[in-house]
Amino acid sequence: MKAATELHYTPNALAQNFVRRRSGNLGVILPLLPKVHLFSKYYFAEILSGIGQAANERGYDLLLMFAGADENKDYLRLFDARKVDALILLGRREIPEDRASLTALVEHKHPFCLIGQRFTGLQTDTVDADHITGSYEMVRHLIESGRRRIAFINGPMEYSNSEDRLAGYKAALADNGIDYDINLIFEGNFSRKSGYELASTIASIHDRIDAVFATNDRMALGLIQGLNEIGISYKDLTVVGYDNADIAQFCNPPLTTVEVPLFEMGQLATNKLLDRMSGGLLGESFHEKLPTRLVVRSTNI
Amino acid sequence: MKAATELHYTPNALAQNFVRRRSGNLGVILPLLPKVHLFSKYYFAEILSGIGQAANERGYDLLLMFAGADENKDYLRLFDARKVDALILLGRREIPEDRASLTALVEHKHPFCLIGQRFTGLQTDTVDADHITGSYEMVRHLIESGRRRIAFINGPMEYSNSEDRLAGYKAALADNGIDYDINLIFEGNFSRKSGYELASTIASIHDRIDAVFATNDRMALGLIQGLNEIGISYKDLTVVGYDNADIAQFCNPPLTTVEVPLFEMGQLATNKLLDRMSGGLLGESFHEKLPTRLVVRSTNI
DNA sequence: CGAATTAATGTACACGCGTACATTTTACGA
DNA sequence: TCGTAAAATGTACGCGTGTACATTAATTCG
Repeated sequence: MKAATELHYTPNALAQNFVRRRSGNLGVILPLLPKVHLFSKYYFAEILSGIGQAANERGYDLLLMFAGADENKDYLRLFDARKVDALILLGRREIPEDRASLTALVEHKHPFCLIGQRFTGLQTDTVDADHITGSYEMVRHLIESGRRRIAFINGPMEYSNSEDRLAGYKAALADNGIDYDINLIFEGNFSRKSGYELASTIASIHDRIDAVFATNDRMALGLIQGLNEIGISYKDLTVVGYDNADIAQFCNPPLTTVEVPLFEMGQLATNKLLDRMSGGLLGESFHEKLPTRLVVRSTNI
Repeated sequence: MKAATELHYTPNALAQNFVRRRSGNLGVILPLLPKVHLFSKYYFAEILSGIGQAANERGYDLLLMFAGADENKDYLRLFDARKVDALILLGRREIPEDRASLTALVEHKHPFCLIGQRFTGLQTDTVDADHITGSYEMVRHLIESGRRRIAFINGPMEYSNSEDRLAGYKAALADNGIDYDINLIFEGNFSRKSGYELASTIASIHDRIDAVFATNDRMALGLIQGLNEIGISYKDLTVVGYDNADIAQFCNPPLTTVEVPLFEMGQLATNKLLDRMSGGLLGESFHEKLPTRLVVRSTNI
């Protein structure tokens, strides 16, 4: 050992990993970021930080990959080529390609974990926030502050998050004796623009609603801007969001929203995944749901 | 080849890299993200996307690392252990630790590239945006629209970007026959809070200035909010920012700012770095500066 | 003090690929 | 048809580590 330090010997990680038959890498799949408006970019930054911190603590390196067009479903290759020992996938959706590639991973029993998405029927590890409760509490908050007719701008149903938030919305209405009205349900694509474009529709039913619950902050902001241009101030119609993105606190008005523990989600996914790997892949797949937190900023009159 | 495909043979990347004596990994060093308020998080997301795209095209994988406390200066280890073939470093500053670790890299002739930071005296590859011109044009724009007494809120001087933006500011003043006044120069730390806290100071010289140029959008927004609480509306005092972060367009008022081609910076750094590596490490070190773009939103009266 | 047990040290080999070189087959012109 | 060059195929070895096993040294206990 003394000689080793004197000679500045550093083990060759390549050779180590080769003979150990493991890469020491935890793969992280991101959607192609440049065009991403679906999530706020800070969504990924936070989750990645959580993953990075946990992985580092356990001696794993992070191999970052963007789910491009080419290797779309070739997650299997990553394992076959021993490039990664496990995989964490972000931003997956309920579309045939994603489902197919994940099914293949399950069949080959490769360890991986989904963050923020659920595929029913697939035995996969998942980590998510409890969006049902998050949505429920937001709606309850609105109701408790006197609103009863609450429009709902959801994201694409390809995301299980959207299902969850709708479920929470419905449950809160039901628990407060308010009828669910399909005519108050709208769909955006999580972009600011989609919120903006719904402004005219919302304006047309303005007199029949007390509030609008947009399922992310960007859509909420777009809507507020669109309504503003039409002449409907935030003082006339409450709009709330979801995510507690950084823009939520700087905008005008500061947005009432739901905080999601993104950093912790990344951390938890990593730890659970690596735990189970060192434990010999035993045990059931896990489905963690972290609590959200209502952030009341200005659900004003 | 036919047999290979029939048997679903996939080369073992570990063995390949081992015998080739290269990892196939491009290391990317990020500052610890969770506590980062210095840059907007979208700064890193954009640059990372650019790096990822370019690296992928050339068959390199991205090894993501967060510059924690422990392995702070152990970038050398990454090369000795053959974990990376080259390194891209983000968010470095002019502090002894950073300078020391970079000096070591230079001495060992390891290929690496800095993005957004310059270390004078060190022969390193760098990619940055042309902040001198970016700052110059912003100030010229302010002057052309009638302002002459322009306060300047800079970031920490540990960042070469801060030097550059100050240089651009000074040059624009000089070219328009306006005296540089040290009393109009302030320093924040790129956080919204630091802008907010400067509000009272700015307010005290309110009658002696026509505009405030904050060198990032977050400080500008914090300042606007702080001024607002004091009773100084954005209609009374123009505030402009820098970066064109996404918050810049949603805030009230929409912020006049300077766009920085972050994605392209990541792309360029990667390509230049890998180019030179495949070319046998020949040639001088490169210092690329990409153009910025003035984004006029509401430099109102 | 010697045998038995335990610890320390030494040795050989395999991991799966690239590469250099040897061998065989094919192609081509005389 | 034969000889030579070119192409295809085959063979052996090394990359730097972990690991299993063999050997040697140190320790323990009767």
